[in-house]
Amino acid sequence: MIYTKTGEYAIRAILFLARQPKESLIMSSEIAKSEEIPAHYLAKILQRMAKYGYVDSFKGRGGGFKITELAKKSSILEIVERVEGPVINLKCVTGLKECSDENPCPLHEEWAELRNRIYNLISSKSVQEVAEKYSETLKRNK
Amino acid sequence: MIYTKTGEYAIRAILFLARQPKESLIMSSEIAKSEEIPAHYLAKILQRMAKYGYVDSFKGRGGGFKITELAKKSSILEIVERVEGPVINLKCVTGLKECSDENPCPLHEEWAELRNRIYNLISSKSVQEVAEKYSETLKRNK
DNA sequence: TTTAATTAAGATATTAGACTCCCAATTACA
DNA sequence: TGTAATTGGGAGTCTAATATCTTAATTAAA
Repeated sequence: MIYTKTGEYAIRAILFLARQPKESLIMSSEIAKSEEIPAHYLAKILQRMAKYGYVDSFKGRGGGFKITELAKKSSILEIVERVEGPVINLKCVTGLKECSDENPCPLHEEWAELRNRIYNLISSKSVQEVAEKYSETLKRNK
Repeated sequence: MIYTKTGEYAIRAILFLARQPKESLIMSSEIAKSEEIPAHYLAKILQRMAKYGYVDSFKGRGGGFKITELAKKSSILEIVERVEGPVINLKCVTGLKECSDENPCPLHEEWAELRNRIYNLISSKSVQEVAEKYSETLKRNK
């Protein structure tokens, strides 16, 4: 995996929220149950996402979370990076100390290309696009 | 990065040894210094690699390590996996609970392809090949 | 034979990530 | 008005990876 559990949970939560009917409020515990994420841990992540404006939160009875327009338009990469910091490591697969563009290790260019493609894969589609396509797949296979 | 520091150190150490003149013994501390790896930690890794037959170790004054034929013929992936366990995570980039070949998330196939290419990149060349090409680059840029 | 240099091995320390627990603040509803 | 249900936030625990320290075993050389 490219990112840590924290990032993975964030993605799963935001994609889950993106699949819900518009304006409906979903409790943290409900997301945790559906996506099998440790409840208290997820609560923290949602808290952070609320601060960054990716979800709106509502306290008290009947409260919960819903996804914001900002999050819908954002890429998976953007959200993960806000939640857990830089994701893509610029170092080469060999990890060689001296490996650089000037002094490339034998895997340097191939790795640079793959790294770019990974980067594109998780940054070129919006959360909304990903969520919609996923909903279709789920529906088709039901 | 695909693997942990432990795996990275292992690779850097084995590629360092692969670049040395044949039969020369290199001390753990020398590798640590050249490659900027914590000395005691590297010692452990070399110990493990000795057990797996990737390096021969010689105790006492004048002792040190040298790479074995086995290691030269092995791929980077093989060595890392022995030192730190499985490297490639089969889960999808989205981390979605329900993502599978039957129920693919929108990034599933693209990710599977990239995963394969990463796998190939670090498993299709031997340590010796990688080391030789790297030596040439270093020489050319000196 | 002693000393110094090296790896082997085990114990301990540090750190970061993952996870849990508790209580405060807020809100809806009885 | 009070009680239950929710998020907010702080503190603490657990675990694995990383890193360090110490001593033992081995070997070469003085």
